[in-house]
Amino acid sequence: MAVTIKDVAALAGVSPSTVSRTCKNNPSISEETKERVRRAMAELGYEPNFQASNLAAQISRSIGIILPPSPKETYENSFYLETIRGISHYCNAHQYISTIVTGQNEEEILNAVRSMSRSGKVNGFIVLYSRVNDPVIDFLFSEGLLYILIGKPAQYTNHTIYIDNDNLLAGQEATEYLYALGHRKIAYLGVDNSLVFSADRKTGYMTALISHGLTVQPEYCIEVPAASQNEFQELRKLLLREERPTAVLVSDDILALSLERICIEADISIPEDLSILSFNNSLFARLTSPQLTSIDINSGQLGMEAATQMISHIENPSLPATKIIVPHQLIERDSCRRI
Amino acid sequence: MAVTIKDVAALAGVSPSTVSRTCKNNPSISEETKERVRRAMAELGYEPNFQASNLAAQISRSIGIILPPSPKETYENSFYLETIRGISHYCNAHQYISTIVTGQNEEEILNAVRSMSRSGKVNGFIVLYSRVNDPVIDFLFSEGLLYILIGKPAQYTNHTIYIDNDNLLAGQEATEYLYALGHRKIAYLGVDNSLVFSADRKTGYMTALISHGLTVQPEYCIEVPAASQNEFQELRKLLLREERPTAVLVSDDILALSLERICIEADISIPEDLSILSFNNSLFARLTSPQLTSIDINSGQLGMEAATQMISHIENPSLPATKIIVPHQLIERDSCRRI
DNA sequence: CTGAAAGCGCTTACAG
DNA sequence: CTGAAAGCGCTTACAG
Repeated sequence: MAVTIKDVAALAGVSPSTVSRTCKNNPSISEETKERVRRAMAELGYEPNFQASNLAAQISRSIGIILPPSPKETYENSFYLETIRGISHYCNAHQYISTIVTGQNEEEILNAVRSMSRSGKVNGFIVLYSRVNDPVIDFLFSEGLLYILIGKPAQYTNHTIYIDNDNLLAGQEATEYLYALGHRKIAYLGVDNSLVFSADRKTGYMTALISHGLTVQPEYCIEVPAASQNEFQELRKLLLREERPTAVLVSDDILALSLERICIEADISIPEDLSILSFNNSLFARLTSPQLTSIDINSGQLGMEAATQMISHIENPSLPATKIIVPHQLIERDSCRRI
Repeated sequence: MAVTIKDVAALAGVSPSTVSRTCKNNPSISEETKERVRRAMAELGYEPNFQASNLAAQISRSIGIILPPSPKETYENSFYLETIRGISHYCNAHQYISTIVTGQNEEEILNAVRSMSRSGKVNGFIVLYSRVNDPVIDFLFSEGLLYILIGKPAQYTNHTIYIDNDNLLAGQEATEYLYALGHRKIAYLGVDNSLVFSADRKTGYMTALISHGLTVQPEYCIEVPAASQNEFQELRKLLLREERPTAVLVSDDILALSLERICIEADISIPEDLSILSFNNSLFARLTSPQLTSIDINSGQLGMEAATQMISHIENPSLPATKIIVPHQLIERDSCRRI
């Protein structure tokens, strides 16, 4: 077996209690004793047993990460892995564990969540998406479980800890950027509006238009649910209209790729005939030709902040529900032109 | 507090031992008793405490997932998240936990691995990549830790449990496919050859050429390390040569996107002037124009099989080192033409 | 400043 | 077929 607290205690000539207290740097232990214990720990390569420590302290030091229940496509978005890396990195450094909860549908997710909380596998959940009417959130909330949202809550807002970008502002700034380049006919292309981030970016877009006295035309706001990524009829129609837009704000890089493809097919060149500005600044913004101007949302930091909040709330349950906004920045490339 | 084994025992009128045995469906307990205990468990919504159960059984029921230590780019490949989902899904269903080990460099990874195994946080590691001379593998092996490789081992092959596609065969079949379409000038474009999967696909490619009496030309085999994805000089030169290839086999879809971009810039049209066949069949194979013919490698299944193997090896350490090959399939789209 | 002891919620050899 | 008891490796009130 591995080395235990007793081995260390024996070598340092103290009791197990003293070793345990030294590990948590308890101020009631004298520096000399601590030093002696630390030497013994180093010599033996001791690390406290995770399960035993957790059981005694009545904590699990584990966090569940909930992915959206959905078809394969969604996960192609590198946002998820970047966020997960942010969470994992912070957890690794703080002696916590994080585990991914995934399933084909809400039923599976719900079962996993229920089982994980009942068995004490996990002390809280980080939810990697936010959409309206989400049964997973309803369940977490109604069971009184600790959860943190990445994205803006669609419900229980005031009681929810969440980490988000200011998507409203980002949408507004993006639109302003296009406006400043001389564009007046600006369209918005987004995924499913039940996803809060896309709805927010769109609201920012509309706010900016209105503030410049432009009218928001319904035909200029197109929604493409992830499921039907093959049907872009409405979008094609828009691009072939007499009054077609000179610029499109797109809710993410992957969708922008689809838009580019349609443009190529329709012989519309970018940025000469159409400017494109998108979100996420993933690798794909750099792989297209021309490279996309895109808004970086710092996914890794979103994850890291979420983990930070989670750990403080686990260790200090009386903390109030914090809201954290992670900054975004516009990365200029070659897909927008001045007109 | 949550409901414990004692609560269930009291309600069912048995001892805690009996409840515990019922949970594991121990055959020595009579069916009638089991039934009674099960009713009590259901009534109370009991699930065994994960930490306590693990501590008593001297197991952690947790698996570490090791991501390659590297710059951001790598993770844009949806292969990783798909594989992680496969692992997680299986773990969720089998009362195991999986946690991601990540770091900026090998040093960080090694520290995390060391800490996790010493503290008993984790019973084994699944390594999501395989490259030559990997210090992480060296460490795992020399410490005698349980690990499973996704990909073909570059060392300790005979002692390693691994899950892989038959990348050699896949590379060969892909080349055969192009050959059958009439192509004779076929190039190979791959990432860093120290990554085993890419080297294997290339070997398959060469094998196929040779079997048809074609010579393998060094200028036709181009290697683009991930770090320098902006420098495609060699590739550009190849595409502009008199004797330029009519088809390129590419080690993954993301790299194929770059190739497409270069072709657009060089006014080479696909598939008229150049056929492209790539690997992974990610979403991006469908987002390009034309859509890419690509070889699906079933990443989710790779993960699932890895988790399956891991759990059986944890629960039965005397099992021999299994090797599992997950099938691939070629998905025909529009990027290859007959000449 | 330090230690002995009880307890966290299970599992499992042992006894019957 | 079932139970009492010891033990997994820690933590932490309590006592000194």
